[in-house]
Amino acid sequence: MNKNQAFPWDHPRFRSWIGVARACQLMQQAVTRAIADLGIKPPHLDILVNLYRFQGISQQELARKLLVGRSNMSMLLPQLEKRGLIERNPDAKDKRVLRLSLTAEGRALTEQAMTIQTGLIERIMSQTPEDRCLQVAEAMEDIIRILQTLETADDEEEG
Amino acid sequence: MNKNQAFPWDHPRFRSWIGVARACQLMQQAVTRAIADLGIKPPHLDILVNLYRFQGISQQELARKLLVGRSNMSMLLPQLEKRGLIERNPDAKDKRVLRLSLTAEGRALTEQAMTIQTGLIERIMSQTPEDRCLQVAEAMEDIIRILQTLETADDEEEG
DNA sequence: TCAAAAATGTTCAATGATGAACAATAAAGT
DNA sequence: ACTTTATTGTTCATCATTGAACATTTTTGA
Repeated sequence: MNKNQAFPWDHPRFRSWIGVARACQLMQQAVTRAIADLGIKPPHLDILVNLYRFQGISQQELARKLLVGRSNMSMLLPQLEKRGLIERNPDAKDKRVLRLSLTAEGRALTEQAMTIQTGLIERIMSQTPEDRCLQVAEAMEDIIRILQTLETADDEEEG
Repeated sequence: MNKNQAFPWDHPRFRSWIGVARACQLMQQAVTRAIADLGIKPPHLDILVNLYRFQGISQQELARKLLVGRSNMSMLLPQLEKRGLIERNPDAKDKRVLRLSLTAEGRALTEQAMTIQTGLIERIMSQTPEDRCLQVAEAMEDIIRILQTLETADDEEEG
């Protein structure tokens, strides 16, 4: 009678996913504590790292990379600008867009933060051999692909 | 000269973890959309599922399972109580604690929501063979263990 | 050329999450 | 017994995030 695995938490896939979610939640909290001394939180870190990597990106593009709404960027970026960590310059061709870049100070802070973050990631994955990490990465890519098709499927339903 | 893998995003472990984080974020959004019709959001779902599984749990215990603060429960639980989904009854022995339980309505709603959630999880992991899921689960357990020791290490530093 | 549609960034109200401070109760130490 | 310490839940101010409505600008297409 228990063949149907009546409860979700008896499903192996369910338990796997719960593990992923818990790990993420704990990691988020650990990162929050680890970078608190720098005066930033995970959302700021995500922004800074992306600006470090993709200089001159627009707010829209940044929001897409971070999987958040444009309005979120409109709230956070002015804070970082006032702190002198980033700059927002109007695009030459398109008067709607603002091009984002790190200041020297912002770049220095970002490098410190990335060092901390990378150290933390290496630490939590130190028990996981490299090939296992690759397998996890592949599994996540599959999941991400499916979730993205789900997303666009929802969009089409509306239209 | 590139032997040191100067940038975080060149580290395989870093990329693996970014994948995990992205998958979680997308899944969170997908679940939000999927259960919106039921009038609840992921935080409520997490509460309801835990009450479904652990009847008579206290607010403190629930907060610990969800990895959130007590104050968060103090904000959310009264909402669910007013909607008639849960009950909060004083403990007989300890006048401080409130014992939580689902109402019949809450139980019915939770079952609907769990069906949706389980379906979504099965869907996103459908491309991942079961043994691969197990490997992911093991990797996450290792990570969770390390993060929890980190947590307690922080506590001890304070004391 | 000109009107309609789309894209970009902003504002605003609502909501979830947090940590600190607090009151009530229980447990421990003396 | 009694003082101190810990635990449980609440309140409050703060902040990140969201989605809708909006103004400006660009692109489409008739």
